[in-house]
Amino acid sequence: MIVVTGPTAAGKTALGIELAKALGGEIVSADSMQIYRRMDIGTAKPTAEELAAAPHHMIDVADPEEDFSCARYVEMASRCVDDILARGRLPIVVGGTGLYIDSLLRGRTFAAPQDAQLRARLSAEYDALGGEAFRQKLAEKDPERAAKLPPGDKKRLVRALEVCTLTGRSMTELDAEEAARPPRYASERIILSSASREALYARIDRRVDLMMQLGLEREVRSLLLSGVSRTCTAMQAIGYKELAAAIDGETSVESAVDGIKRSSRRYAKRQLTWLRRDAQALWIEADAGDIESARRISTEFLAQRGIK
RNA sequence: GCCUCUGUAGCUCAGUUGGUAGAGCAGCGGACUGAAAAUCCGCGUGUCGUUGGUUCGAUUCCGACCGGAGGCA
Repeated sequence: MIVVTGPTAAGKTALGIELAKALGGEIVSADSMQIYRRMDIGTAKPTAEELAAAPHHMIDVADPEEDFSCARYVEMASRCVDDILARGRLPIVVGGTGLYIDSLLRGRTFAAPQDAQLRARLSAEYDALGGEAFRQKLAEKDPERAAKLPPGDKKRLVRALEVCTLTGRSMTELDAEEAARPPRYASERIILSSASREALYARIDRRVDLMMQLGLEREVRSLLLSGVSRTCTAMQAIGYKELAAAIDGETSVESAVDGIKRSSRRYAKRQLTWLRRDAQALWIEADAGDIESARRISTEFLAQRGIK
């Protein structure tokens, strides 16, 4: 299968659709926020026309209040991929959530389901003990993992201890087993980036302004009005958390917009850090928005690899 | 034209009683295993406006010049 990824605002959606049309493919979204219904503008979800241009999967598959997870993504998305392959079509994974893509390709199995109660207990324990003491506690059960994590990384420390408690085995052990298994899907990966950081950032700024014009504030307000809590995962999305704060009167809308741009830039930077370690992928540094040449470079690259 | 204030990091500013400088924001690099648009770790990136002088040594003191703000005409 094909993967189209890259930092936010690089043009992945458009390139994915071009490739789907050219190669008879179907798009499997790999975006941790486009899975939520009613979050359209801020997640830059494909428009109605774009959705009509090629079959799309893994978009609008959860409600904003729902707890989603990487594990659920892998489960659902691999079913989509298998189905597409069974019909003799080409799956094209398009999205910017690196963990989802890696996990899907690898067919990662996850050790133990989340346990909300246990997690709440461990989280409280972390707060009470402090990071260093909590890490010591993890070190008794999984010294390697504890050594790798800084005391401040509460989320991962809690999860590591959660896995030990639930499975009786250490994350280090489980990871080793995972790494020994071959990947589930072979793929050609295309990373769509930008000619320069500056150009990418300018594109991000423009896109945020456009989202505001399209009514992002209204979208966030209507989510809040319908009872979606500001604390749920979906509301941590860039654009939503900042505007929710403005709607609640904590900041002005203007400073929320500045915050959205800043968060998006940092997000793009983190995505690039994640993507840089994929040495086999085709990097396309197109001028922001030059989808036509990105399409040409991609199809040539894929043709060389026997995908037409 | 004259007078006063001002010029230090991308921005806003601190500071050095003379020993080449540091905060916030912005930025950069990295990690990433069931929240990942999340979470975490690390890094000052500098012709201290220019140019002379004094000095062992000037970003700091003095002069001139250039830019900015205000005042008086």
